[in-house]
Amino acid sequence: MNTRTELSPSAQRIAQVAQALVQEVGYNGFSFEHISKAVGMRKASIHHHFASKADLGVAVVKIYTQQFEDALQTIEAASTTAPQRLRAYAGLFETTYLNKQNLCVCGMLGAESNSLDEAVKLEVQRFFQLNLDWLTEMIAQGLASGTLHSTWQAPELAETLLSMLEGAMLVGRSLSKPLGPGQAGEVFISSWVN
Amino acid sequence: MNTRTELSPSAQRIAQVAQALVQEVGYNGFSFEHISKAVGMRKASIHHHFASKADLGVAVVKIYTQQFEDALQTIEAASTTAPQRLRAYAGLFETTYLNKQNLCVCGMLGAESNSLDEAVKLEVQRFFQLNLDWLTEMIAQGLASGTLHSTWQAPELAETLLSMLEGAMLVGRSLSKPLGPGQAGEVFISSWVN
DNA sequence: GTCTATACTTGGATAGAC
DNA sequence: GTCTATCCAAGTATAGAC
Repeated sequence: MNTRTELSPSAQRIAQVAQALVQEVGYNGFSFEHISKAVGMRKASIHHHFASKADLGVAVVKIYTQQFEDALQTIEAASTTAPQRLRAYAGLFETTYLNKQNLCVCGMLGAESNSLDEAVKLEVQRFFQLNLDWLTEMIAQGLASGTLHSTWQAPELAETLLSMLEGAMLVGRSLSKPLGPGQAGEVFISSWVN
Repeated sequence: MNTRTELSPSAQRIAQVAQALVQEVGYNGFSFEHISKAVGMRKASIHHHFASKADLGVAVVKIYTQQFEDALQTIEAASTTAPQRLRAYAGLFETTYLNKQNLCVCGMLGAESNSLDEAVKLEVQRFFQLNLDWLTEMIAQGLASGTLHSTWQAPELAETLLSMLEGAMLVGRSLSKPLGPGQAGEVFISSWVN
């Protein structure tokens, strides 16, 4: 059941624009008016597709999470060792970041967490849990098979890596020559390879 | 020249409340009305002390940065080795985080960077540069004196560490049992001690 | 320095025609 | 599905009395 295919073409465009706005200025930083201008539709029409801003927010995160799940599957299919997979994972964030220094949708919403409607907040939590579960499994496999070495356990390494990737995007916005999540991730990951 | 002592008592209270609100809900998440209720003063009175929201934002970041500079000096005075100092540095973030899972003021504003007035944005940049410069110096000393070991250079390690601390606070808001910046920092720092 | 009152704008949302 | 028109609340900001 893919969220994207359930939405009409117009709804998809609206959600796409909303996602970009979340990544650029945050949930509290955009309005229906911004979306209206970007998609060339009146505010009332936006409301026809998404009754409330919270509904739109939920849709954005659901689509984003779905895309991430797809990407994780692609990574698993394309590579076999933990180091390869973790670097490809960091690459997902790097790709996002290279596009106008965009933040991760859920990095931004996670920061704004306390001012979000409960339904949106829950979707953000789901995104993070999903990522942590996947990372933990990949890292655990690497530690077990000997492609990774650390005195720490997989869950701690997973959360630390995810935190660093999210943080690198955020910090990078205020630096003239930021490392970016790809490089920052490499600094961390390389310490447990070999 | 301390920013705090230049402000009247009322202005200080306003800035204090504004800082807490930035850390809780972000710059775009609070209004003069919220501050008004918290300090028991009318909106017009807030404007008397800070003509615009941007002025208030700038003041908040300046005070916060000043407090951070003081804390860094305290750390240098209280400890001598790089590992000790880095752990104390991570402790600053942990302390903030333990108070209602508050974010770093500049972590939040860094995320919202694209919707901030230029003056506020510049202060946020200054905060990060100041932190990176200090971290880089401490790490460089540790690498030179042999209390730290890494194949990476001090600037990369500094930015990666800062990113991780900021990210851990952000990600932690969406988890039921987050590591927090203190633990996450330890996972990273410990890999270059000994 | 603080207040009341008020402008002016924007934001989220709805009604009803086409 | 999209539009115009409109409502109401909230947000930033200012004028002027006390």
